[in-house]
Order: sequence, then C-alpha cells, then structure tokens
Amino acid sequence: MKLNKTILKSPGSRMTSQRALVFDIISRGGGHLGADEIYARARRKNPRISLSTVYRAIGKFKELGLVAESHLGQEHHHYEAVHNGNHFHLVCIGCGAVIEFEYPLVKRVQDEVARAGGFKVVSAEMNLSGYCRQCGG
Amino acid sequence: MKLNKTILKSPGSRMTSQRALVFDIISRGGGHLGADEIYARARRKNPRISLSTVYRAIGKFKELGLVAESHLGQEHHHYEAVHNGNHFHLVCIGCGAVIEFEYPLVKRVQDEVARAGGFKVVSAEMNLSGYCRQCGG
DNA sequence: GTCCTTGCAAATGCTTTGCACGCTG
DNA sequence: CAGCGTGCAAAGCATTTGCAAGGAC
Repeated sequence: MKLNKTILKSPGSRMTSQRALVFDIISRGGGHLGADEIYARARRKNPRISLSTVYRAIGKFKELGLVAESHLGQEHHHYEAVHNGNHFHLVCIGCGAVIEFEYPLVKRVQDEVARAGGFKVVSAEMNLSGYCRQCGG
Repeated sequence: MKLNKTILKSPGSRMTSQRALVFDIISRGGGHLGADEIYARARRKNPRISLSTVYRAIGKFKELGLVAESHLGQEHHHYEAVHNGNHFHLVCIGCGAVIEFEYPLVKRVQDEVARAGGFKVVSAEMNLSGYCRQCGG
C-alpha cells in the first residue's frame, strides 16, 4: 500500500489503523469528500475514531503530498487522493455534482503563465461552475 | 457608477452609503481583499460600519454579479470586482502575494471541456500556487 | 522505552443571524 | 411612511489545539 510505504519513509510519522482507514476512504471516495463525510464513513468501520483524528490525518497526508485539498464553492473543503497533478473540477450549481476532468491544455496554460511571470508553479486548481447535462444547461 | 445603476435596477434593493463604500473599496482594492481587510478599510472612512454590514453588502454584490469570490488557499475568502470572466490567480506560497493574470487559452479549456461534457459553464476559477520571482522559484 | 498519535472537550476564527432602530425611495 | 438596511451582540459551524492516555517501532 502506497500509504504505508510513504508514511514509513517519512521520519517521525507512524502508521496507524486510523490513518489507514482515513486514507482508504479518501482513495475510494470517488472524488470529493468533505471532512464531515470522511468522518461519518470512518465511524462506520471504527466508531471510536474522532473528528480531530480525521483532520490530523488529512493534514499529514497533505503534508506528504498524498491528498489534495480543493475549495469548491464557499462551503467546506474537499479532499481527494492525488494520482497526477492535472485533475480539475466541474461543479454543478443545480445538483451539486462534482465532475472531475483532465485536460492537457490546462498544463500548457500553467506552463506558459509560469514562464511569462517567472513563477514556479507547485500546484494548480481549476474549478468551473455551471449546469450539468441533467440540470439543463 | 455601476453599483448605483445596478442596485437601483434590482427591485427591493437600496443604495446606502455603506454599500457604496464597500463597493468602492473592493473596486479600488487592486485585487484580492478578505472580508476583514475590507472591514478595516471601511472603518477608516466610516468608523461606525459593522462587519455584518460588510458581509451583507458583499453577499448582495455577489448576488448581483458585481463581485466575485475566490478561494485562495485554505484561508478565508477573497473578493474582487468583476470586470470580465477571465481573471485568474497565482498565489505565492513564500510571501503570500497574489498575482492576477488573464490568459485566452483558459477560455478555450473552459469551452472545450464544457462542450465535451455537456456542461454549461457559468464561471471559472483557477489558482496556481508556487513561488514568485522574489521568493526564488 | 520513547515519543508520535489518539480521543475528548474546549477553544478559535470566519461568517451568519435575530432584533430593534434608522434611513431610502 | 413602508420596508429594506444597519449595528450590535450572540449564535453557528468547520477546523484547531491542549492534555492525558494509548500504541507503533
């Protein structure tokens, strides 16, 4: 498991059942889980886990680069496992659905803007909001 | 003033000195002000204005499409006056500077993704984080 | 055995809301 | 002069933190 290897490599960090659980939930999460939802799912497997543990686990994963945080809408944050650096979001205003997409052009924007501004890009986030097919665009 | 016209056109909304002040601050703000900073600046002109009034004014402006909200980093929201739909942000991890940029390619991404997914885009937000020239890329 | 991690509860900080008064249109 | 907007204070909610007990290595 990637988590295990990464945690073990990182000095001063330990693998625990809670972290494995939280990471598993985020990985399977199919995308864009809020902390509250991660917590709710975690409690189904381990009713004694606490919300602070969830937050601290997420914090550790972000620090290790395993999980990315996105800021969809004004509500709370969402988290997802990092697979590659180029995943972005369509958020439906009608039904709240979050659709993930990849697009190579995005990387080009990122590169060219970076070059023009002397700016070294570490991460990119792009959110388009609007209406999905069901909600009639 | 655009604010005045828009407010007056909108039924059930009134123009007040506080709203004019808040809108002026956001417009001149040179970009990316948090609610707290808008509040601080507003108090210099009108020490009796309250933070809730600032939030309510911003809420009204968002509703009228005069102001856009962006979600930079995990901290609080930032606001800026809407001039066109294609302004995006570089956020420096080192010094916290926010650099605004426009890029036509972005619109293309937006259009093509929208077409491919049957998704009608209403607004787009893109944040690149990394290091600016000063903070050494 | 060390010291990182957990659970609980309390604290924090941004944002929102209830209510009585004030001011716009 | 009706009804929206304001100011104040208190509430709400996601997230963070302190501390003692538990568990990984």
